Amino acid sequence: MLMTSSVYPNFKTHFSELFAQAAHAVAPPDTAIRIELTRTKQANHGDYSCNLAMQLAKSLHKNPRDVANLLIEALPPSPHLDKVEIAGAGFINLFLKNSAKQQYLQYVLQSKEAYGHSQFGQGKKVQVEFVSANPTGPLHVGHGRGAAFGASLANVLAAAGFNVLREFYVNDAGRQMDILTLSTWLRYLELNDIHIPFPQNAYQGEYVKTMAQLIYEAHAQRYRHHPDLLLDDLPESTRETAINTDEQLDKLIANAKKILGEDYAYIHNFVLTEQLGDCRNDLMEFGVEFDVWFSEQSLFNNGLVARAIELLQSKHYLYQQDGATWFRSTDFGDEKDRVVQRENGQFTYFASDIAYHLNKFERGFDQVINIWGADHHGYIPRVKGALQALGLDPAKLEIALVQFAVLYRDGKKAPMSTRSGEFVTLRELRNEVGKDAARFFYVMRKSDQHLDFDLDLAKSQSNENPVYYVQYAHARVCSVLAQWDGNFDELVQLPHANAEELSSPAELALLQKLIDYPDTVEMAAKEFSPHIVAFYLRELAGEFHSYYNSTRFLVPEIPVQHARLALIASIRQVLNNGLKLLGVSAPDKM
RNA sequence: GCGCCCAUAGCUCAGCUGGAUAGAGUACCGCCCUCCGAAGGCGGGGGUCGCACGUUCGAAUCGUGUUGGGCGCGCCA
Repeated sequence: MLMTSSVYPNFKTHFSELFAQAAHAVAPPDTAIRIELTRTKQANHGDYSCNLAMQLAKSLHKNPRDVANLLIEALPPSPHLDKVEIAGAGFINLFLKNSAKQQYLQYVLQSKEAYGHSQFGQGKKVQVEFVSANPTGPLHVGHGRGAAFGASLANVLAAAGFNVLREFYVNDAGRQMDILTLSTWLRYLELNDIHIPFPQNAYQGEYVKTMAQLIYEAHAQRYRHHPDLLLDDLPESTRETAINTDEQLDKLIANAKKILGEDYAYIHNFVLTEQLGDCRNDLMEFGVEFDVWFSEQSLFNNGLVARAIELLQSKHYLYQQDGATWFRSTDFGDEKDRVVQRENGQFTYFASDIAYHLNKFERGFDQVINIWGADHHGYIPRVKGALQALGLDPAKLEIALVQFAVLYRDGKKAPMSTRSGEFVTLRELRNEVGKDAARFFYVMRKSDQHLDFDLDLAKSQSNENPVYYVQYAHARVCSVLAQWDGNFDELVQLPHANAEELSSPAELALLQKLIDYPDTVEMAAKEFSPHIVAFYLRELAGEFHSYYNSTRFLVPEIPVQHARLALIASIRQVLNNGLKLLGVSAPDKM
């Protein structure tokens, strides 16, 4: 048995090579040749089509159909080809032998989970950084889309032969964490009967009170302090009216740090651990896991921020103005220069981001992929600019933008506003529609397209729901195979002998669909578009359902029966593999 | 005002490295369970691919302009 389970012929690649040879024979050596093979839409156009003749017609000063004839004459023979035809303006249409399609069943059944994997990525090291939400509250449905997209993309890249590292960047250093710490402490003080008006621009959510309660239960009054100390240096009015300016909130934070001393770090650490744990747990239940949780604070602790800034300094890309330190990002096409160190000495988020990206590049990835919300697109030029300034190649950084998701319930927009604390969390969404529907709906759309998320549709256990449609196809195959009393291992060996029984148009189309799967995964990886896999699965499920309704599988003639069972078992395998890439389960029963 | 993204069937969207008659789901209408799961299938109507020019053998796809919508233009993250 010489065959390796994950090796199977790729017809597209195979024919491309043949056409390349033919082109060299027909065209002058210096002709620019781009071999393009497409799957045809109509059966009478064959299985694959090539437009090379039309491309070459002009430079060869011949009409396309004549060029096509020359190309066909020069085309080396292929054992997989039944016939070649010229059609239309000069398309060369290729017809596969039925046996070429039929033999694919054994590749699918023997490769199992590995079917669809390819060497496209050549083992290149790729980092995918996604979600990276501030650990200052629950993930909401916007993060959910980034999570679903990032996880699916990472899976698709891995299947296409990339060496993928999944990373979450933890913003544990910034002002937002201080605000959360302060918010929690204020709620804690309330539990100790110390009341000052809760700042409007602090975190309002119930989860803050929950954390305060936990601290109170564990440490009682240990962190209780007199309100006068807290409001020191703040206007008299703040005793009666809630703070709503950034300056006053910062003052409050500074006071809290002064009063609490080392205890501040405890509360800070407590809320961080709580939120991060909650986030990790939430994502795990969503089927999203990370290899690395990268701490922003560590960039400061390890001196990386200082080093990055010094590096820019030494290359003269920094200057002082108005007491702040600026990076000359306009040198690299940005709209304006950007502050890296504020007047008050604090580094900006951008500063640690420069250090983070420097670190990413020093880790030696062939490609670094950031998945951001589309509202951050204005941030791209400065980050790429910083990389260039550091002497790094910005082309290695790919930024995939994910547009917002808008929830619809009863045909109306569900209200969402982060600040007021009125937002739908990812957890609520999962509880309402389930993990599978949420994952599938999130990646059903192109990522750079706004997503209208129909909650009622996602919840409905009916034929309208595309998730169930695909899963149902899988369950149906399982059901048939469960009623068959044969040995599955035999089935895996048999189709080679019996596959010629599969010769109806529906069966040949299904076989071709299975053959298309590895190309589909490769395309999804190349285009950073997992939605391609979702569409493919719906089409495959559709063709299967149609086949199911037209053909009986458990027929008395054993060769026919086995051939058909091998076909639907292969379909099941591909459905399973594809759903897995999207983080959706493939149930045996529903 | 400047920059980025988007506009395709009533609705939600594929298709976009230029290719053959522009597709799917949904909604609407009509059929199919003595038969492996009807959460399924079959059939039908439904289009100026926002608009206008341009590039070419060929444009939903590329370019320019224009209209309409989203987002971004902080010493926030």
